Amino acid sequence: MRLVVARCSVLYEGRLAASLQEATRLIMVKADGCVAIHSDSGAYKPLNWMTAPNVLTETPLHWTVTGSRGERLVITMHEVLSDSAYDLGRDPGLEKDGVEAQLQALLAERPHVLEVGMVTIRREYPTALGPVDLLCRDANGIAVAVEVKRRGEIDGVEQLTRYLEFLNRDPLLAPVRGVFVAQEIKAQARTLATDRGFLCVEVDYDDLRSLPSNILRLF
Amino acid sequence: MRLVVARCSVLYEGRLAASLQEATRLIMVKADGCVAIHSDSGAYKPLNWMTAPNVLTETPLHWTVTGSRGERLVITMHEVLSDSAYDLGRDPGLEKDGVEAQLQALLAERPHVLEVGMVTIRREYPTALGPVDLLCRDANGIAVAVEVKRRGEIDGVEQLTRYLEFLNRDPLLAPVRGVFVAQEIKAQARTLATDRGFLCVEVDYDDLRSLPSNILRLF
DNA sequence: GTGTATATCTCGGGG
DNA sequence: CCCCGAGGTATACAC
Repeated sequence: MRLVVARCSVLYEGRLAASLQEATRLIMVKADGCVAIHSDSGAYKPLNWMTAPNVLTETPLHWTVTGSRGERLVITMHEVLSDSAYDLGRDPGLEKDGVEAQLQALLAERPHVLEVGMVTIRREYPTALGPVDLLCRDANGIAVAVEVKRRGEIDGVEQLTRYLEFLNRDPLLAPVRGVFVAQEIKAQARTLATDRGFLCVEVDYDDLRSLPSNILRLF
Repeated sequence: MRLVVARCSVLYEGRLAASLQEATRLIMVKADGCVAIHSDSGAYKPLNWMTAPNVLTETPLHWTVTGSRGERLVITMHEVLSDSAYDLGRDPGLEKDGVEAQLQALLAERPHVLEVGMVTIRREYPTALGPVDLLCRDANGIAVAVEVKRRGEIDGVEQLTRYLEFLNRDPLLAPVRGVFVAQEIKAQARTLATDRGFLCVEVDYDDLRSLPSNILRLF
């Protein structure tokens, strides 16, 4: 990790063309070759950046960063205020809790929380439009497509609608019901989902985790 | 802009719960109060961050950053390797050269590339749901709503669907056809668009620019 | 403020 | 390698 504070101006040509007038900024060069130019405001997005892999060519006046697909970033250095480097080593990485993938996994093993008698057929059931989160079968043997979201919003309902439209054309599956599951379902999404005949289920992540898994019950 | 390089571990509780094991990282504190924690790899996204407005409480062992809606970031400092601050001043900001807007402008002047006999009625035709990129009329005098994207994905097809649903309620326009244009249309988006009866057109930006404009032909 | 559309999105997973 | 979906998306803009 190299940190350079400098008065500089910048030109970027690649996926678009953009430029920065002269000002004092932080230039961050990471060990993997990524370069980011930060001002003193704005949450985490840099003004300009280049993703690895890169080639950095350095002269006292100009830094030229060349990317893999014709992208180019040229930094003109007017005055370098600071230039330091640190070896940070490899990072163990972020550990997340409570994201959609975990919610999906928990539900796949506990489909009965959606409805009594529900059984999981498979996760990530493929369709021409992409994979359905869960494909289940209800107590009556009817196929059920389940869309899992952390926060249930309208686009999730649209997604489920698209899947069902296609699944219902498959004579081996049809008719297929829809279930919309989320930790929190927004009022507008619930209205739309209910209007389209989907069952809406709100689940609590911690409650779910504490429930026994159907998979374990088999033994 | 304050830059701290430190061996640290981190806890985040807010929109989700996440943690970072002990490692050496860069902690960036911007003048507006934003805090970002960077490892030595990855494009520009920090491992953890807090967006302004924030309150930063600092003790030798712990930094606690408290956000506006119950978000909290706790950094435990095991060893500070460097701690420096710079006054960068205000940044004049990034000047961009647009892409999608230019694509739309080029198509507005060359609607015949979409279909023989197509004529532009207007750009950014307003509806209650937002502006339709282009409203045209085909060789048979039928109204055509055109959605322009750099990359054609399913979201764009949904967008066009919503516009058409609305436009087709206007007796002065109905029936309205849909055309989905992009430099590249993804297979799934094409499947959905075709299924809904939309014409899909892929255009090349440079080819388009080299074609004569209909506007100029009028003179 | 809320909602919508965009992004040089980034990032991770699966084929 | 590309494709696809999710994100604590962030960010700009309209309402």
